[in-house]
Amino acid sequence: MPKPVSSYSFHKSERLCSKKLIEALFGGGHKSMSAYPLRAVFMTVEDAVGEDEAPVASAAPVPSVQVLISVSKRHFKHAVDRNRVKRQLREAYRLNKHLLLDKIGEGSHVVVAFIWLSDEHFKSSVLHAKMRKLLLRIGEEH
RNA sequence: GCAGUCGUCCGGCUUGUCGCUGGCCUGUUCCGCACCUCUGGCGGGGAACGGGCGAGAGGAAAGUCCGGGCAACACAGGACAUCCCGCUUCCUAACGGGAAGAAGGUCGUGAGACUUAGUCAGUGUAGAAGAAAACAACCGCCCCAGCCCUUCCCCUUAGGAUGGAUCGGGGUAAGGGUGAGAAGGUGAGGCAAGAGCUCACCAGGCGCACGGUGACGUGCGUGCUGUACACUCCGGGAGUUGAAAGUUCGCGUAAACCGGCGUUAUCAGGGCUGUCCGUCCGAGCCGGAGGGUAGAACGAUGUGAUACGCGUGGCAACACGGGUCGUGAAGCGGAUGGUGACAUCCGUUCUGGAUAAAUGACAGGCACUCCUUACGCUUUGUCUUGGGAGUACAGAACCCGGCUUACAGGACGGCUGCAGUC
RNA sequence: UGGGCUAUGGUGUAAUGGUAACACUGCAGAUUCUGGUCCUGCCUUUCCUGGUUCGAGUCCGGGUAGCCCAA
Repeated sequence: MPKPVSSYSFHKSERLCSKKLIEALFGGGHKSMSAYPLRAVFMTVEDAVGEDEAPVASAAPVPSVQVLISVSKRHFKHAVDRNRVKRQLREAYRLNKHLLLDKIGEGSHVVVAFIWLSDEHFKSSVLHAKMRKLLLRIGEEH
């Protein structure tokens, strides 16, 4: 089911949109770690293939990692600045996600939320390094 | 040339690699359906993963300050309340918007900028200061009468004259240190003392005539005249909510439990905001505790770019309108009303736009602005080459018209001031 | 995104358009042998900026910051 590692695409299905999953992630049972200016909150979910997924299993395979990116209005007042940071983070994840995908086994997937902590902008090269560090650690601990 | 002012417009371009959103075309695999037929063929549909093509933020997308479209509130209406607007004319679907204009004030040498307002009929209020905030009273001034005193006339009394004190009656919008404001201001006459009481000039109001569509202006007449605010009055206008509106599909408890009101009625409750009336709906409604769901679609985004000349507006930059040719591209095209969002109808077709929220990330080049130790010179420059730094304000969330606020840099035209040359 | 509200000493709150008030805290002084209590005094550009007004914390524009509500 996992796609080839060489793909750098980032589809809608890889984004975390389900309200239930988001509430479960922040409600409890999560682990977190931070590499300033980032903080990652993540959780492993067992795939419920057995019961209700069976009739439509062929329709929508769930990717092994789903990601949420959050930049609070408290850190950047203007929408332009928030969009800038989100785009940087999205690119950082997109180009480095294979580091995590290689570590995920069959039958479960990982839900991650990246939360921005700083009040200032960073260079993209710095963010790429931090993202790589976080993804490797998540791969070890999930 | 420098500085300024008003108006209008623009607000980066490009290459490479990797991506995002949705559209069209297409390939592979899988799914289920219909038909012909029977290990298959074929048609349209769905899902996953690919390929190709072209598209994808603003002048303010922002603030949410006005106005409109759109949607819901079953549906007529009336009275009162409440709220908004307020120089004139025009533009406009509408507006607290715009254009032109009139009167006053402030700032600027100037071009210009900013700003004010219906009423003057009525009612109320005006801290502190001040005699008093317009009713009156007080100090002061003046007149009249009484009584007392002084001096003079007189032989004396009485009486008369002059001056003073006091009490009583009256006249006093001049004067009384204040104050934003003191009976419109200044001057003269007049008076017992004073006063638009009278006169001249000035400011304003009212009436008439003339000019102007009008705000107003000019002339004549008229003694009509304190300031500010609120209420009142006059004219015009406003139903409320706000796309998380609303419509549809799906999932799920539950025709469950407790309390109150009501059940064909002078009737609980509800309905276009507040109150009242009227009218309509009406068999359920309100509260409590506990529980279920919290997904999807529609609403919702299409109406071209460029070039050319034409018309209208403008001094112009430019804007708007409909038209034509060529090129690229192709789902919209036409009619009526509207600037437009939109509404109605016809034909043809299914269309760009997300929803934890796309329109990008990284690297290079160009352009522009600023800085500069360096380089070059028939030219010594606001020059050339090189190096460095910077490139604003800011991101659609139903749509449209305005306003306000933010903004690196640039373009065009009108006008003003200063300096210089002829 | 769409609605709505607030801003006053360090903190919590008052204030008809007319001298910005009260309580607590802090600091200084006085009292005491010393400390506390008590007493006296001090600490404010009423968020910023224009306007209306003789006069604005209050009324009216425009900004800034913070908060609340609506699946």
